[in-house]
Amino acid sequence: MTRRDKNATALVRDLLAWYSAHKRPLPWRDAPAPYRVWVGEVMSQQTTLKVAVPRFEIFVARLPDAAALAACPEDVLRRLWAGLGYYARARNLQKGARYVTDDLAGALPGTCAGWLDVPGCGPYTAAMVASMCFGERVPAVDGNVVRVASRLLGMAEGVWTKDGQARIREFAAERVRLSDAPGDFNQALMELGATVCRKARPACGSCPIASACRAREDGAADRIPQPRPRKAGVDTRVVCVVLLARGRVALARRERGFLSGTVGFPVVTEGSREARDLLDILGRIPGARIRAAQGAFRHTITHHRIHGSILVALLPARGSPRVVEAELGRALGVSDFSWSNRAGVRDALGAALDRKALDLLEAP
DNA sequence: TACCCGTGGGC
DNA sequence: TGCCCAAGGGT
Repeated sequence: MTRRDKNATALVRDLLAWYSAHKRPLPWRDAPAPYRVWVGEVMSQQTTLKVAVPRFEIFVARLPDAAALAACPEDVLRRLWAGLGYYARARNLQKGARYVTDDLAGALPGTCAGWLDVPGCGPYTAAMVASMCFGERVPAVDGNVVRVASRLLGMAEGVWTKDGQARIREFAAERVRLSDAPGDFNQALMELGATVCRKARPACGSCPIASACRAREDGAADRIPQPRPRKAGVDTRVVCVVLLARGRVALARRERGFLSGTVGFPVVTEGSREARDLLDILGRIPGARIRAAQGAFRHTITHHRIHGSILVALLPARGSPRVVEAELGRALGVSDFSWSNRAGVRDALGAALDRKALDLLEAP
């Protein structure tokens, strides 16, 4: 055994010992079942465990297996996903469940490679399921692991380059191979990153593998990894369209752009062709009355700072809204109109932006 | 490959 | 209040 192997073995051992003593409870962590790990990991992507865990419990209670998820109505799934954002993940999760029921006869894959074929399941999630549930020695590299590994390796630069990412991946792969508990090892690296090897003010004094850390040796732990280059913020002005007819409010599924796939008010970018088409269509409806609601709201989606206003269109009681629906649907990129009564609107809204718009609308 | 996608919580 | 951030994957 080379000295490097020996050091790597010691690191794996020390990390696992630390994990055993310090791991936080997670509902899919102990006695991990593939479905629960899959759902739990996808729900946790790009969000915080604090937000994801309570929703996980509700989700798996309502949809305990892939068959239930595959058969789940769209609005139920939407409610189960509320507050988690990135709605494409929920749709992909269900797509994955349908892949399992339709193409795999309901049997969840038993290998990392098999999980990679599941829609919405990428290298990270596949490795988590395979290592936790099947003991497969595959590295799961998430943001925490990138931070921990880049510090251990003392990567003062290049962390975010292709080569840097490959180096980190290889680092994790070499070590998970040495472990008899690869699932625990993967989770241990992440747990260390989340609780000790934090982005800000890393607690190197509490780190079980500090002696192997190049960044700490260099006194550079708080400078590694370098912040990833950030996209510049963009200001966007949008108009939420509130169609009213016979005391009901029109909601529809947005088919493109922001919030694609979610149900809510049709939204158009201010000054866009869609906005002009909207006014044109509304203007041709006999008896329709249009007004701008007072005030505005703010909402941020990724790097977009959205300034929202509201256009209220009161449609005449006579006449079917069907024609308007079809025309507006094409012009605004929405479909499946539904008309909610006042009490039911909020519950039917699929995105935080819609709720802010409704807040403004209902404001005194 | 670079860019896209939401939200709630912390500070 | 406003900004930053967090257990990625699709395209």
